[in-house]
Amino acid sequence: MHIRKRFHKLFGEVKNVEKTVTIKDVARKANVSISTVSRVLNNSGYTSASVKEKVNKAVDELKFQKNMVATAMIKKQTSTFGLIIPDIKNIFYGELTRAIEDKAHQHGFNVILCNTDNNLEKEKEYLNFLLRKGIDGIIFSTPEINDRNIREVMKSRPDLPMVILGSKVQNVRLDEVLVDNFDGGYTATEHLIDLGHERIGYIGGQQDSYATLERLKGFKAALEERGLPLDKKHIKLDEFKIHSGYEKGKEILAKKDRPTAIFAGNDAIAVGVYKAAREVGLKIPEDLSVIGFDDSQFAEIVDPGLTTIRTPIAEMGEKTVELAVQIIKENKNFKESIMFPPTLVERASTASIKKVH
Amino acid sequence: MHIRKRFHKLFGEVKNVEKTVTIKDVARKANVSISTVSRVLNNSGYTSASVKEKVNKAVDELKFQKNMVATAMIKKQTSTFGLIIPDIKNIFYGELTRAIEDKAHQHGFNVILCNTDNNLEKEKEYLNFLLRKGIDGIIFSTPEINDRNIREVMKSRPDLPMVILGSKVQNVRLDEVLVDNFDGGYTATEHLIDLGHERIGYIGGQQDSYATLERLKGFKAALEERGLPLDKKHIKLDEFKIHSGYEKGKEILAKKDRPTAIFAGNDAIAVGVYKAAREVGLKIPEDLSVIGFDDSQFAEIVDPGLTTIRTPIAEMGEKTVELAVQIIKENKNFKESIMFPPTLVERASTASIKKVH
DNA sequence: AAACCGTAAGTAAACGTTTTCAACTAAGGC
DNA sequence: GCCTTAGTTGAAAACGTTTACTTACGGTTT
Repeated sequence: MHIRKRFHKLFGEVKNVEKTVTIKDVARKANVSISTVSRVLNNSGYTSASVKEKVNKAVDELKFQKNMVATAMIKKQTSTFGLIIPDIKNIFYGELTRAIEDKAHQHGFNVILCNTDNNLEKEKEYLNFLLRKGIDGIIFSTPEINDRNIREVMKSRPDLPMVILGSKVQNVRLDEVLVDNFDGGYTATEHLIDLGHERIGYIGGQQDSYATLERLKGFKAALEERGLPLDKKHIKLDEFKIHSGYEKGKEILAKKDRPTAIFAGNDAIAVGVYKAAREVGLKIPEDLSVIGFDDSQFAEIVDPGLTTIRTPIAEMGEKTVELAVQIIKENKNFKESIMFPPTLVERASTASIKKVH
Repeated sequence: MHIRKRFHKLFGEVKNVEKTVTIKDVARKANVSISTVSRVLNNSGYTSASVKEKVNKAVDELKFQKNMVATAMIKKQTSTFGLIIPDIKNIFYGELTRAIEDKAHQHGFNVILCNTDNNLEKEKEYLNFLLRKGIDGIIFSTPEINDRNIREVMKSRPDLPMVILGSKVQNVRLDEVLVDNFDGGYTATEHLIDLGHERIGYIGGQQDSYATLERLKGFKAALEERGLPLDKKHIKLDEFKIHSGYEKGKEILAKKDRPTAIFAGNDAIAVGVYKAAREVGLKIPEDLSVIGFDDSQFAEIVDPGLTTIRTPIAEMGEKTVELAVQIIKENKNFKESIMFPPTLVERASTASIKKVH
């Protein structure tokens, strides 16, 4: 001790070798065996009060922190989830990720973020990494309806907790949490019909996306139920992006018998439609009603405020994590499908057709 | 082998015990020692071509994947970064995080996401976790100018690669990558002055944020240089959020001698100002010019398009990771400060003062 | 008094790699 | 023919924990 001080004084900044303190150091200091230390640390097994105290004192004095890598090695648990999404820049995934990370943190898990851009090769790379790192579970939030990687992982690691968020994957039975996309599509369309619109367009995302398809089904069902014709040229699928809404919006709105209302597959697409409408000289909602999906931050920012179908993003993210945690703790897979109801949020982008004199 | 097949046939779905295949299995199959397997896996040391082949064959056949936890245990490297940000929901951090994660992935690193909400206690929790998990480096992107946690980590783990992104921390010498906030503030203000504005407001973020302060300095410097008076009641600091822009915007715009232009501390604040202006009945840019900061997605979405100071978010994120990787690989800390230049992006939210009536 | 039990604590194996060390071979130089 | 050396491999230790097993002790129960 004394010597060390002198040493420091003499050389000033000594190269800080600073051996990380391990359970062995604690054991030595507390004058017990390492198994005893481990026992009080995890309070498992029998430990006397006196020993407990000694050990805790040593822990405090040495500022000992358990090395989780070593723990992971033997327990085969890393308290880490992998989160696989297309792109965190996308505001929808931002909100989702935040909810997931928060809930995971509450349960003592960290999350490793993976952006795949819907690229299956990239997804596979990430998956390999995650698996080799011994993550405790994977949360998929990929729109892709036909993800062979997921099936592969299920085969090679049938034990690994996985839950799918916001989508379904074909031929796969897994825990999943979803919005009722059909219902959302139906509600959105019904809302427009109730306002008197008869020519309604739909601009959706990727055509191999579960959400796109289900929302479209809801759209069609509503039209049919109300006896309105389905005009295929007013239905466009592209991507869940602003740009797509803009491009497809312009296409649709350029036509002579343009729709008087557009159901956008999500809020980003709706934002693109706003831009297209502006360019074509159409006023929202007077000349064109627009309804979105998700109720993301975009919906409030835009002027006029976007009427949209609210997806309970945060709730879904939280539920997903809770499911994953439960699967881990109870060590069994429920293969549940949890469906959240969407709700209509009326702002200022939809109006009665009557306004169009 | 035969027996096993029978077994499977008899019982169909046998409980899949599926011992994960280890280097030992490979060694047994290839008829060599585990050290040899390790050598060909990492191709280190001497290995004959024939043995190499045998081992690789065994690896393929068994579909062996190295367990990274075990590797981490002995190498003390996890190929993982911790990323500490206030909130991934915030679109700015979404863009930043994407760039960081991409670059990290390119270099073979994963990133653990941590949302702190600028809460130092929460940050500390995350830090503890990360440290115990043996992450290879930490990227901080917290606005807080006075982060005691960072200082603490530097003390306890002087060897740990850390870089600060987008901010500076008092009394700390660390690698950092920044935008030139002063220059950005100056440029924004100058732009407004050039358009003929003489009464200009500033709505900034947290007052203990480096960005807020520097941008304000630039603002003041520009005013002074051009001989314009500084009106304190037109300067408001709150948070880098839409809501703050709205609230403070309303306060400022309610006044009789309201400014004819507002420099918003970031794009989110600008969006709030838009809303405030709308409520007060001011048209942008005819009645009020607004300039933002960041050039995030918001800037394009909003109508009219937001003139703003572009922060090269992606480039900064990438550079940060490259710096971190370099520090790890070369095992030395550069303590560099890398400054990126911001640029003015003109859209439609700023106009010459002459346009007013 | 023998057998049993609950409590307490230590010894050593285990987790799956990497790496040091030692052992051995074959080839080349003298 | 001996020494050196480069090439090749295996045994075993190490990384920092957890845990199964063992030992020990004092007190009950029979």
